[in-house]
Amino acid sequence: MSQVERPGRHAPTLEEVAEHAGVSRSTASRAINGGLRVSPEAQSAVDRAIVALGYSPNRAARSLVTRRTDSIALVVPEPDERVLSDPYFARTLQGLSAALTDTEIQLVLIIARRDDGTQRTARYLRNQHVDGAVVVSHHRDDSLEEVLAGSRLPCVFVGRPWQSPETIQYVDVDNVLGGRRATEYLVQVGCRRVGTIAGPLDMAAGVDRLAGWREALAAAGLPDHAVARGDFTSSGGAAAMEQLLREHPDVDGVFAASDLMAAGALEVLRAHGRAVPEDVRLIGFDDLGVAASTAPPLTTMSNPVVEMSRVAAEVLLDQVAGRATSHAPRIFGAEVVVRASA
Amino acid sequence: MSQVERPGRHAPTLEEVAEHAGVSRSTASRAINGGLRVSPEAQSAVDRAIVALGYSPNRAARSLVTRRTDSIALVVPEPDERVLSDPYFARTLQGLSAALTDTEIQLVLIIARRDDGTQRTARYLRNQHVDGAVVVSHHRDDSLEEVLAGSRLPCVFVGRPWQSPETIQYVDVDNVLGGRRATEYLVQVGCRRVGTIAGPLDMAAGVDRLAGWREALAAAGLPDHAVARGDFTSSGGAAAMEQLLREHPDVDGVFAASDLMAAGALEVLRAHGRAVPEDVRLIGFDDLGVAASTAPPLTTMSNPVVEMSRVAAEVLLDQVAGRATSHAPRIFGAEVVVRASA
DNA sequence: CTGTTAGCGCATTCAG
DNA sequence: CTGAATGCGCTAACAG
Repeated sequence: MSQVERPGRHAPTLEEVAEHAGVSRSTASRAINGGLRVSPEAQSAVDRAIVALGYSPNRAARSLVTRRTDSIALVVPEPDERVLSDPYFARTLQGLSAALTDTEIQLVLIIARRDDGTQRTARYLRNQHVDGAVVVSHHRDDSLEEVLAGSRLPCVFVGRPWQSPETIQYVDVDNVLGGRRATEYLVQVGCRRVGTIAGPLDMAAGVDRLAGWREALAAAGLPDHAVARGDFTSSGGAAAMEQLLREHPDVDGVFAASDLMAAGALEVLRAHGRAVPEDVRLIGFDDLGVAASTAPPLTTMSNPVVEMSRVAAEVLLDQVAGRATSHAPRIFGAEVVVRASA
Repeated sequence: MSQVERPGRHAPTLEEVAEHAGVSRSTASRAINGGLRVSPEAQSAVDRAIVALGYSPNRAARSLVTRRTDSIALVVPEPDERVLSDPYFARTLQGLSAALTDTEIQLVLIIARRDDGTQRTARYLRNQHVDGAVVVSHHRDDSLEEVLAGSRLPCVFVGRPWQSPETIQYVDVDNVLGGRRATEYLVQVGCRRVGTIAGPLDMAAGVDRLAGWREALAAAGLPDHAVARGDFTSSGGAAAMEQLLREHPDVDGVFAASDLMAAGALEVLRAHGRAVPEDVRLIGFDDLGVAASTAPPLTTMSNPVVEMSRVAAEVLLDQVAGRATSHAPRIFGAEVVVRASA
């Protein structure tokens, strides 16, 4: 009855469970790990002992012998608040968490400072501390690819790896196509002088969405000179919009590579007396909540981050388990979500 | 020179480091853990071996003997996107991460589903899997307090624990005072029919901010009937504002217990043709980014979440290390941040 | 199906 | 200051 642990007592051990169940350590161990080759009686005795004692296996001891840690890392290169407060990050967490919820696998968060932290992160990842890693918000120079390629650690990138997309498995949204579709939409609704607020060009999503914008304009025979670079933040988007208005005052449509940047741009447009969508049409990217809550709501591109990172986790778990997995990247589509801004 | 590990090789062990350095395991171990009672020669030989081999200690093995895991948990009760996408959460992460950056301590994220997850979380926390826990977004019925009280696990709450504020250590912003100051500000700038959009009343922050609002109105001799309850989300704030306008159409000031709710309320006010701040003055709570980017920007209460959670981590590390720590809660002040909305 | 045996890699007595 | 011995709690052969 009393499965209340007396305070101060140590956590119950397998030994104690076995004793309580009247079996040997090994039988108890087997009963706990799948119950293969264990008699029903032994199994239930062990099960009862576990409940009675409030037992849960010591992960350290288990790791030591299995050489697995039952934990995976989410690696986020970038120190500052930017990434963490981006809705993208929250959704990634949500997806990973969803994939892990039915497992015993823990999620370790590694926020890698750019300067000093690289070495520590590298060692940590190289030396068996986690069974695998999901990398998000990867930048060209964060050296995560080298680190992970050098190790034998299973890993999956959320977002295309910069240098080795053929050897490192990843999930991503089709950013080029997304950028193209967004821009095509602007053209289709009548824009002829279409600018873009690009994302950071040391991130794949930044360059790809920009490339998509260029593709669409080339196909439409329109000029692609009105480019300003942002950093995926709202204030970065605002600054970029200022620049765009200064250098290309006649712009009548803008594709912002993220909703956060679009939101910043929206404010600047309003401040300059440009009505959206009447004077300037604006389309964002991501549709992770902010797009719906601006005024006017932003037309944007859907980005299935939760689903994507859920898949990333599953692919990673497959790798960890040694299950054969198609090495092809998992690419998700992005659709135009029409709202008032364009 | 070549500290490049041959692929496929196992991670180097202490044994190998010792051999490479020409000392015994124990000496190598001492050299690694502080270098007490180790000759300079031995120390530097070990240091060199570590670099040469790319050694880093196996945490599982170390844990097994030290009975510490060098990891702490951030426990987030609540399944859905709400919490994760709240700027509050991002800042908490930032603060914890900052406090941990100079240590070898890892952060394990535990997103506790409300339904089934409680048991698992309880076992996990009870059985030595982490050295301590920080709890954020605690609700009255999530049973985290019982679980943690029952275990001997060091823990710190970010936000006052519901039942046992005397026995569970915590950090918090002074929510009652914050709510009062916010409301006093509204009164001071001329509001006479002041409503509030309260937070969830199963969270301490929800009830406390509401209490502060009542205090201020009582002191000013104003009625405190215009209450609508939200859930700290934007849409919840919008719904609450609708209710407020319906039940108290003459309201001329609103204290929203969070900026997200204030942002939702702002849209509803605009939709109803109420100018902010001309017709209705609006003040929020948190100032974590969203307040500055609404139109008009929100007057709000500062909330030093990053600092607070940094302190939470430090307090926790003190507990873990067995360092004596004043048991008193660490309470932070909240100041009015004046912007255009009030 | 079960119990016995042997480490996993490390920190830590305890002798020297 | 150093090294040899011990055991943390667990899983994985192996022999019954």
